[in-house]
Amino acid sequence: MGEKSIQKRKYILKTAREVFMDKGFKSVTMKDIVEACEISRGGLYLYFESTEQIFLEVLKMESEEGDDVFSDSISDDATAAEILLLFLKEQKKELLRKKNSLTKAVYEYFFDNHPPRKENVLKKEFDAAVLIIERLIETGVENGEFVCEDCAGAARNIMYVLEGLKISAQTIGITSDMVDKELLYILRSLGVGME
Amino acid sequence: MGEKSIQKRKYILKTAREVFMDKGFKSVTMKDIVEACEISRGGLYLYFESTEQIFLEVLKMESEEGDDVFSDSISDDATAAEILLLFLKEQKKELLRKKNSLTKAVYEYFFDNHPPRKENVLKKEFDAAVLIIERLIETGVENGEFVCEDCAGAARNIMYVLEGLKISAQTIGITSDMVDKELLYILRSLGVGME
Amino acid sequence: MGEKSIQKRKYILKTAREVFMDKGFKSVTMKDIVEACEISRGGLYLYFESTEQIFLEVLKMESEEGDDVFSDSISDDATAAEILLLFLKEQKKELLRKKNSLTKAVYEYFFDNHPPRKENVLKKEFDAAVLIIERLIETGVENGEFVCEDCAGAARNIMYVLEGLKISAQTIGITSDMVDKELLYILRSLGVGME
Amino acid sequence: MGEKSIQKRKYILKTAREVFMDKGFKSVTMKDIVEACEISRGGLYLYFESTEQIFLEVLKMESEEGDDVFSDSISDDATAAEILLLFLKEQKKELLRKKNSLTKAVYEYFFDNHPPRKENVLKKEFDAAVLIIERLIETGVENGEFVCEDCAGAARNIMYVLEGLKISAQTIGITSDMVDKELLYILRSLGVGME
DNA sequence: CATGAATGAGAGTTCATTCAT
DNA sequence: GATGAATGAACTCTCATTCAT
Repeated sequence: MGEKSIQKRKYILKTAREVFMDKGFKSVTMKDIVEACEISRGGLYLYFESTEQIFLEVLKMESEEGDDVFSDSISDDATAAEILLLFLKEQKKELLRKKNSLTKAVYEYFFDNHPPRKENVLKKEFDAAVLIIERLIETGVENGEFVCEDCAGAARNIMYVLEGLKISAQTIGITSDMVDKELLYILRSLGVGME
Repeated sequence: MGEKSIQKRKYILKTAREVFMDKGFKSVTMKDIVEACEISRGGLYLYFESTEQIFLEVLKMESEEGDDVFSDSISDDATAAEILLLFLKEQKKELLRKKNSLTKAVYEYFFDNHPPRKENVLKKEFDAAVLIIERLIETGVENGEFVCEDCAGAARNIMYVLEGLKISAQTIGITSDMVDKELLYILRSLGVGME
Repeated sequence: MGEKSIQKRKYILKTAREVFMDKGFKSVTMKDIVEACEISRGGLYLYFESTEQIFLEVLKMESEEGDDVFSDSISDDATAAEILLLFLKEQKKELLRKKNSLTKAVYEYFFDNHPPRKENVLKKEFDAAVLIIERLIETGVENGEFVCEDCAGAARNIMYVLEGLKISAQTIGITSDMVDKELLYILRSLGVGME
Repeated sequence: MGEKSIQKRKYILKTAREVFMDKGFKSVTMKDIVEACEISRGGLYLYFESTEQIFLEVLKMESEEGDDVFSDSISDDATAAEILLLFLKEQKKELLRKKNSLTKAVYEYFFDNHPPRKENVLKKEFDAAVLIIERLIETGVENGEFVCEDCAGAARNIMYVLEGLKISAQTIGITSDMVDKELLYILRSLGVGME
């Protein structure tokens, strides 16, 4: 497969991504993707053989282009609290974004496909995030920014709350204010005043 | 509709419930339900006209038969902490229950169907639960069982963590120990020692 | 499946039979049969799930309705030579019948599907025919109608020649005269004069 | 067409031959051949325009490279019986060869394509073989090796039996012993003792 | 009420064939 | 000459939905 094909692959993945964002995972058919891409029925099969394969590659692409919140645009002398705040704000933006998110599709996919723990991308990302937050809190505690007896516990708590907010956003609906309240609650728990 | 028909409706709903627990919402077809119920194709249409209608009625039935944790089997002189613990244990049992739960189906359904806030069953249940927990914590604070500055915030935090655990159970997988850790973290936040 | 369905099954099998006679086995699609039967696409699948299944049932029907040459229309006092002649004439009629024969389809099917010996319908029929002819020749020998040192060998020889004629009819083409010549040769080998 | 192209044509035909031996005629697609040859889709069309054309050229190549049993490796002073035996052995080898034979493909092709008699390759070969065997038998009779009243009939009988054995080998299955029995029967009919 | 046969729309998939490079 | 991406026709199969009985 030449240079040209690689471009087309990417084009298909990007277009399919839109479709998944719009319709989730289960409802998406090869036909949907064919039509969104404006290519021929058989054409799609030259590149991919199922919506599942396409979806997994979309996810891979997603994580490769990685929106690494923690490394992007953070000044070197930022405090732990500042970094955590930035992270939470990023998460808020993401979870309020109704249309521009793969969240629904990801959940739908993983509802029916439980890869063995070790290979579960979602789990890996979750664990990685917990670890990072834990380190961050520890740093904050050392600097006197945070108060916290169980940093690992606090980190996990934060992640589960975020998961809860994410799923709530997709099901019962959620507003900016509601998210703010939760995030403030979390920060206060860490002893951060809201002055 | 005679008595007989009402019985049959219930029978169909109960049987369909099993199907939804097994396959979620989106993948369930009228055919699946017809086969599970061992009735005729046309027969099902006499009672229901779509999987959506069936699913919504299953949910209604569910909440009517309401497993009201807070009222069932609680001695009148139970302490707030005891009641909260009971509730959390109940939630744990539910979210570890792989096969016997409508969780997946509910999420799948609400991903695509955002009824206006006021009518969203999920939201109502969520809010109701928050309220009850809030009261419970307040009572606990008055009794000196809990320490808590923002009871409403704590209640919401608990519910979001539970949501986070629920969705995690369905996607990345979760063990009994992992749930325990989170619940303990919550209780400690309320100043409950684990003696 | 009620009485009605059984009729329809038969109707489909009969119609499909025509299709197989016309196109052999491999080229026949479910669509061909659907169109020949003038039923709906899905309708056919209510009764059969593949052309293979249909074909095998056509064959079964065929052998059940058995054109039992040896039992039909044979007077009780017929001589062995008469019966053999009748049989050969029947075979001749069959193998000259260009359009009205499943021969091609049968060969095509068995080219790709070698069931274990024991279950091979073709083999069973072949062996049965050999046996019957063998008996017939033995009787003829006893009656002084035939001369033959190796009745079993002669019987097999006859069947293989018939097979050879059948396949030749379908490939290189064959005329009535050509068949006659072979049959006469066989009869002469058995010492039957052609007066 | 240059030298190079001629080589490539031959290469394609040889490779396609393998494919036909493996899958018969009808099931073989241009794609199959393209893949077996490891050339490009378009490339194949530069040389051939259909599987039919390819198949016919394979057959032509086959008969040109002619496995002339009667001329190969026969000492000049071989008796008629020896030559006939050699021929029959050759045929036996061929028809027991499951995988390395075009038999199935040839039959499949000629089932659907009855070229006018005069051009039918199969027929020509059949008739030629009959003639040669007839001559052989005549020679044998003159030499006192064979006893036979109708040499032409005997020759045709042999060829039809061989056809019968060939098709049986492809459909109901046949063993070395079974072939031997038939060949012996034929030879005995010619008055050849098996000493 | 209940049945289940029948229909037809629609999704999946494979290939023959073409054509720009 | 040679390539292989692209197209579109043709098939397979599954269901939601209807309707005569």
